[in-house]
Amino acid sequence: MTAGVPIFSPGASEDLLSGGRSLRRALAEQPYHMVERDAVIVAADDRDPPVVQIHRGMAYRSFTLADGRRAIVDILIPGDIVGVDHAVLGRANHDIVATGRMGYRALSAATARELMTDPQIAIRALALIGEARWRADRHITAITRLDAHGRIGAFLLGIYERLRRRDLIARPTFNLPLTQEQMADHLGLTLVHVNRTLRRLRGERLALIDRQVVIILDIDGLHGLVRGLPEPSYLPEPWMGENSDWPASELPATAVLR
Amino acid sequence: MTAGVPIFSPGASEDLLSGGRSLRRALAEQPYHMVERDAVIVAADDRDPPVVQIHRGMAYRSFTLADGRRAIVDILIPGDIVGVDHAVLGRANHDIVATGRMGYRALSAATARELMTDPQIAIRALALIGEARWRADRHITAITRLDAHGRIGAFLLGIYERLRRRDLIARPTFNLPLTQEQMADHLGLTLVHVNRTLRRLRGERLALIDRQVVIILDIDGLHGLVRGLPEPSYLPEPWMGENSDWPASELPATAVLR
DNA sequence: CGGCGGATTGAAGGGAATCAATGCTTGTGG
DNA sequence: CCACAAGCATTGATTCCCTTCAATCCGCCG
Repeated sequence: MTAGVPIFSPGASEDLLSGGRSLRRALAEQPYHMVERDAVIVAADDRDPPVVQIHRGMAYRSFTLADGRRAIVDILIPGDIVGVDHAVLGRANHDIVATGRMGYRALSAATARELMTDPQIAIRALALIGEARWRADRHITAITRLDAHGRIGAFLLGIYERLRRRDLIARPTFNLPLTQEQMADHLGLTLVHVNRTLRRLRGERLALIDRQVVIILDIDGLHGLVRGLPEPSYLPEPWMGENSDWPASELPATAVLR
Repeated sequence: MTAGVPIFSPGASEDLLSGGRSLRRALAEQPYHMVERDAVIVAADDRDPPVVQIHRGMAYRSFTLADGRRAIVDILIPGDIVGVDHAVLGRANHDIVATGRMGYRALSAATARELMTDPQIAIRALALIGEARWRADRHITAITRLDAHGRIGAFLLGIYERLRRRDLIARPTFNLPLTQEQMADHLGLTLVHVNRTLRRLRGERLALIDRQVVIILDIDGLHGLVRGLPEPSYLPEPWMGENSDWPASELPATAVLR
């Protein structure tokens, strides 16, 4: 650990990078799991749920209301590490579900707790939850103040940005393994209205969504729909350390994090 | 710090409590600030914003879209500590604004970074952001799948629970220093519809909201509106350490954390 | 007393939900 | 190899919750 009483004027960048490496190394030692669509990786009432890193495919975090309605609060893409807070809180309280064939590694809560005693890793964990909360904030802003048109635009741009930033894609085309019903549960709309809106985006030549393939035709146009929504670009550089270790993937075949 | 290779089977409770104490102690040494309504404590583009602890009154975190529309993503009550992630991320990206006369203490980002090298404090910080993200998740669920009626019910219950848990109130009556417009910006509704819905709650004898005083008349009835929404009751016990140091406050006069 | 911000209330329009069919793909079995 | 089932996507018709527009009211303060 950093000795003495370090004062990082320029920020905690070094610790962030180093902690990120340690965390990823620990995860890399864990067995690789492969599951099918709708597999529940973590259930809401699991005790001491593990920390999970997505490697291939996507997953979502969701809550299910008593009447069966569901809210998908976050989408997880390859490279995302979720649940570092589980180690502290002891309960996830939400489900984590695969949206399709998905590969991941998991770190037990106990192991995660041990790792957290390393300040660098703790800092990194802090940044990880911070990023998740940032996504949550952006999402809240979108569904609070944008209509269906804007929400879907924000959603597509958000996923696109995240994939690109992680070097999982290079062009504005990617695989999105979600049904329209899942998008609806994420955006606070109905399946029917999501469908109509996607079709409308197509008509406006902003984006094409066919089956599970998204092709963004007019990025600037889409940005126009979500003007003023917090820009993800604020994410600090150290963030980038998340990839670079791994080769970039491409297009329609679901992005893969090795 | 905890020596050796500690394995907390029962969880990180001790560290959480100890870290919480240290953090609060550090905050207690900072000067007390008092501001008026609409004062901006942290602006979206501030560099290295401080960690803030609310002592008296309430505040909110918000994003403002390009066209001026606003989304209030979180409400902060006395005792809440926000921005521990600022120390790591270096940017808040959202505004933190007082909803009325408000008292708080602030810890500079640099000092906060120093504190984070203490694993116990880091664990506590992790729990703090975890709690914030939990609130965000609950809120997303509410605005994604509940109508105006349910959203307001969930909102009132949520604030009530938080105040009660922190021993700031003992009965289902409290001061809520928010205008209907602010509630609207928080719940994704319009001021007009918030007004109608509050009035409807009154008609149903579920809750009375007059001026800034909330009186919950039928807690079970309100719970019926939000059936299935994640229960805040899951928050771990160590949490409770947040208060107990301070005497409880009461009623219409805004709750105060000493 | 006049003015101002917030709260209320009415009327009309619109975006999204709901209800209901009908395509389209893919996987399975005869 | 084709029929068939199942799940998802698509589309039309209708309903309704919420927004928008517009006044009016009310409590507070200089």
